[in-house]
Amino acid sequence: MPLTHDEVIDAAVGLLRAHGLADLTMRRLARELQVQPGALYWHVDNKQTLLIRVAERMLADVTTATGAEPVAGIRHLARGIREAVLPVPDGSAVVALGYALDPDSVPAFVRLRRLVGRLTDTPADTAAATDLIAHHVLGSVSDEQDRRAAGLDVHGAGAVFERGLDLALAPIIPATARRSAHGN
Amino acid sequence: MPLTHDEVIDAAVGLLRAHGLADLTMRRLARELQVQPGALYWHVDNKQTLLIRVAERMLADVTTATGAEPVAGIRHLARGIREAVLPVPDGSAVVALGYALDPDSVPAFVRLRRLVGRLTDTPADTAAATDLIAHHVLGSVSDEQDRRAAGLDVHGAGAVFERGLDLALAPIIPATARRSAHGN
DNA sequence: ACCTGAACACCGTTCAAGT
DNA sequence: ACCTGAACACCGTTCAAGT
Repeated sequence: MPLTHDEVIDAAVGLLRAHGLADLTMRRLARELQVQPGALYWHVDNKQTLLIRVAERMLADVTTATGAEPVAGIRHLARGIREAVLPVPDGSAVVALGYALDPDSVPAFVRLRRLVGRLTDTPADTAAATDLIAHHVLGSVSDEQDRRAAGLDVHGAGAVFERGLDLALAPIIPATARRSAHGN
Repeated sequence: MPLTHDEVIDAAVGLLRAHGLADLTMRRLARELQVQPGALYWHVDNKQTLLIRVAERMLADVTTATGAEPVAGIRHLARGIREAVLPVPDGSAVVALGYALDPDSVPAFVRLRRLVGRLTDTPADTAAATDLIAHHVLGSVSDEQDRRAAGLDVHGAGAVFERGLDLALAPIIPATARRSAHGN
């Protein structure tokens, strides 16, 4: 039975989870799948596009709180993305690349943009607010992963993440929801 | 005359400016300096710490608007960092690594934190607001650089940056300055 | 003190040739 | 259609030995 595209991506995600980006090499991936390195290029254009598919796969299981009010939905999604990316070494770098090159390829970010759109007045505001939240999530996860990889202290990172999320949400939270914003 | 640490860093910045991270290799750097690759390890521990020094050097000339009111000072610094990093391919990735591993090693970020501190009430708020602004700057520059490298459209990136900066500043701008916040 | 020479264990990508 | 074998042009890092 021949190798499939999905098996290649799954194995790549596994390698990233287990060892980080430095060990996610085309040669190592080929060894894992018991084929020659060149065989991968039948299923994948090159390493860059492989990484974009890996980013999609990493966030494929992030859920949306159905029927939720937008602010709570945004918080839920932001936390879901953080929790999906945090345990994968260098996951934030891979997802950030995917977000930059093709923001619409990752459903979780598409849903985030849609929710933000319900709180903003113009497309430009929607884009700016979505970007701010995405950069906060990916930036704080990146900081935490880089510090962890360097053996530095990461305690309190969760609280810092929540505070930053509050700040990023503040300008788009409707006045009526200002009081009970935290903790939902 | 023997090679100095500073010459190594300068050459590394030059290589990054000219060709990006993929071409900033220890071997290429050695060739540029007309020494053998091993010689670099007398002046630098390894490639990671070299990159942190490169990040410092990249932002060394970002100025602070002296005697300015905090909000205007923060805008000035954020724009200065963006303008210093944007023309250097993959500069945002290098600076983000430096910010994560040693936020105090880059004076521009130390000054940013100090200015933010004048608008926030607790150390936790200062840290969260500084991180949010830093992640916005580095995240939006990273998006723009990644898109440019992939040959995608980047027009309007400057306006998106300014809108995001407004949003990131909104929750810490004093009520007295709310009206005339934009454009200073 | 500072560097060379040479090695070690790797990379991503291409492509003729095989099945 | 899918993969092998082999090559090409590279990597980061170490370290004895030289000056």
